[in-house]
Amino acid sequence: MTDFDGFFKSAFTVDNVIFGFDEGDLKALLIKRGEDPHQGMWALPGYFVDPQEDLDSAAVRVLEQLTGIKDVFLEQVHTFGAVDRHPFGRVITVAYCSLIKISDYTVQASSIAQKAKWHSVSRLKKLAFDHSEILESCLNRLKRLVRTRPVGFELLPPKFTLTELQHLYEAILETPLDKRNFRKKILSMNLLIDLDETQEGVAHRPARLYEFDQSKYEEFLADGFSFELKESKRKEKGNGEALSKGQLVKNTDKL
Amino acid sequence: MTDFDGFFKSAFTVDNVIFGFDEGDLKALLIKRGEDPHQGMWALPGYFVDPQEDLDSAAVRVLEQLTGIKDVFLEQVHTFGAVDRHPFGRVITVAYCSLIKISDYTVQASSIAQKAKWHSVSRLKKLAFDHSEILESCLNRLKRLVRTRPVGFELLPPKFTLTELQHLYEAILETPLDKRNFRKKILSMNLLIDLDETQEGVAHRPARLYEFDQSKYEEFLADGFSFELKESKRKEKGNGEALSKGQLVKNTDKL
DNA sequence: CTAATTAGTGTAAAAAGTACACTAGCCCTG
DNA sequence: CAGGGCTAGTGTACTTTTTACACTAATTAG
Repeated sequence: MTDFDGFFKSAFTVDNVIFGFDEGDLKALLIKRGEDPHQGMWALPGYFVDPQEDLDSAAVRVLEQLTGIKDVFLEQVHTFGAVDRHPFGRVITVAYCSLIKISDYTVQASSIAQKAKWHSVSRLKKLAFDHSEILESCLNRLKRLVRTRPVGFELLPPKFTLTELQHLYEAILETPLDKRNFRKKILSMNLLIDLDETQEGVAHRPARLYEFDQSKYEEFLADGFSFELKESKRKEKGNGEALSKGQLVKNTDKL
Repeated sequence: MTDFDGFFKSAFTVDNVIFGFDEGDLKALLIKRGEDPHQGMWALPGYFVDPQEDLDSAAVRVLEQLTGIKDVFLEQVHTFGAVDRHPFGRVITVAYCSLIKISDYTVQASSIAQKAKWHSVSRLKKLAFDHSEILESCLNRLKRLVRTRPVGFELLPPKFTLTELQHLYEAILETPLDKRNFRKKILSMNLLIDLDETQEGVAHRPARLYEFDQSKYEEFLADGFSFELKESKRKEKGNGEALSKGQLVKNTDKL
């Protein structure tokens, strides 16, 4: 080792942005910090990486310790390292992101998390540290992803209606989509299994229920398929169905 | 600060993957390390981040110190943090990537770089640390990028022919493209300025020279436009033009 | 002048994207 | 039990984009 070897007292953390979808809203799982700095503020579930721990494993461990959520697939998104982002010293943080079905998990705060709760992404206050920025960067990534892959299924309960799926896409993309074109595209991908069941207890015509075909999805990815969501190019016209715009577009897009 | 505060003696580095294009080949800029660990091995130009330095600035500084290359736009790609990736201790590294015109820069090794040299990406040996893995992840990203944005212009000299541009795309994507469709697409994007000049000193019909229209490119990005490259779906047929496949595809793909 | 070499060009058929409006089925109420 | 309210569900014609494909043009070298 040379004289100045670049090592100094510093730390790495991981921060997780966990997206879910519920009540027509895109949500993110946040904890209320029970520890300084920023005690009492809402923050992403994140914590220090141990000296003998890989980043990816740390993300998984920290998420479970703080929120009780385990067995999720976390994907690295970006690393944030502004000099003053942590008041106690030099800390760089690696942001991870995941999409989960809210109904599949019970959130249980522990460790430094006083509470753990789902928050609507569309109305978030300022978070601890630079976590607002981190969340936003994950959200942008999700928007990109959702146009490229049939990503939404991870966020819905096992059985869902096409309208729910459409609402999910609309919530993520913040744009209305055309019902008929959306259905046409989604169904043409053959990723859905029609369960031949219908909703119960709704005060209107009940919708058919579908489930996501995991094995077809894997084929889809293996084939290098992707699809794209496009917004309509047409100008607003203010009548009839004109509010429902946008298409789901599947491309054969081999690498 | 709590008792265990997560801080320990550790380090962050940045590693830069600088792509260029020359002699029909995609190249990456590497340094020969003049310092342990891995002295004498080829490596990405990377070094320690100073305690009072942002990650992005560190990437820029380190690149200049090691190779003399400055004023490049570096984009963060991924962070690598395997526990044993550095023999001297816990070091996580943030990988940055850039595309430059080789002819615009003079490479000048200094600091711990014994040499700095462009290497063909297609025939690389094992690099120091986990740098092979890092380079590969940047290459994958480049492949994705090149389908989504007219990215290649950064890699070519100011004046270039359409055939050179096509070769660049073919080199990055490792797939042949159809000449007529490629030209049609590229020209329809209106990102090229026809210089009304032709090549000189070539032993065949000289090609027209084009330059990249920077202002149109900025419009393009602002409009959220993107384009996509697709490979042909057809089966090999072994006759005539059948070798030239693939298309350049422009989409209006507003977010 | 001829051969060699790369540049440059168009079209027709197929696939995908887009806009758009009405009927069907269930519950609730009076 | 009829009618209103609500969401589900469906098809078509038009436009745009993608795709496959083969020959002529311009230059240099010999």
